[in-house]
Amino acid sequence: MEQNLLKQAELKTTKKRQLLLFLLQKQTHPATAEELHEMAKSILPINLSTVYRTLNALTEKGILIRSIRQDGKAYYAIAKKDHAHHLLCNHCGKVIPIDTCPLSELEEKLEETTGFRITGHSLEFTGLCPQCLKEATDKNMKAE
Amino acid sequence: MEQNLLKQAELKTTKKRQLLLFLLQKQTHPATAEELHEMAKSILPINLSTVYRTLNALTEKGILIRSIRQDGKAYYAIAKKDHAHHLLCNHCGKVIPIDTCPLSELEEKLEETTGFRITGHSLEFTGLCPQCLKEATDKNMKAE
DNA sequence: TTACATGCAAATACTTTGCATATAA
DNA sequence: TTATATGCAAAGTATTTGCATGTAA
Repeated sequence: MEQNLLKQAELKTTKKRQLLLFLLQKQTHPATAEELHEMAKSILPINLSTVYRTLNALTEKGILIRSIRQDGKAYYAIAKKDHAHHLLCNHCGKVIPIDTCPLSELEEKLEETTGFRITGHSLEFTGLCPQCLKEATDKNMKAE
Repeated sequence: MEQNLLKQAELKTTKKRQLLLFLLQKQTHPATAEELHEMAKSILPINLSTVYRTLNALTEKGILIRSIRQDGKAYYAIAKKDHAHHLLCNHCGKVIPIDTCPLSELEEKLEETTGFRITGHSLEFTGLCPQCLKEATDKNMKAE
């Protein structure tokens, strides 16, 4: 499994990379480089630089998602594509999907601060798509 | 105006703090400590530490909002309380307001990457409020 | 064999802090 | 006058990088 992901990313299969991917797959929440390093080095010797380099490589290949939280640290998780939001054009009704969801982190924080158990969310942006924006702009220019 | 905010925060009114608040009020987008320092020092001599200390103090007092972006830097803006989202309980219908909106930064990024002009958004979390969560948990425990 | 992975130490970027001096209240 | 603000230099934290060595393909 870890091997598939590494081949898919065109990265050499090494014990350390396999271990990091294995640990990431076990996590229920995103983890920091330092946390992963702590977990990994109790299993085999590994340098923190290697952890950072591996996480960067996997993030660049799209295998991982990195998000910087309000504590200023980077958190890593296996990328999953099962969640989507979209942009909705007020004028022509066009819908443009967004490939990331910025809310999981916020949800965790809200659960902590409010005691609310969050099970879902809805999020929609409205505005003008590039074409309608251009039309609107052209119209305004004529009107001037 | 800057003076009012400082008095409200129980901080001494100094030229440097007034200047930083003045600059923050002029911004259309959140700014970093370094950006504010660049702007400020062209007007009067000010140390970067002073900028950081001032921004921290004002953030702690709730005068400013700080958000850490994906570039790992802290961005500061005058706090405004004109925008709200809420948590909606699936069970009892209770509504709990959330006092921050995490989306302005995301909107900027989406505008850049999609060319979409975003003019608004809707966001709603659903789940169970603390009371309903407790009831649900109690019920499950009896059932076991 | 050879290009890529790793360890180690040093460097970087952003932010914080200790201490002496300056200034608002 | 006195508590707080500031400058300066040093330290802290998360992350990156150069270089020599190790290892998967």
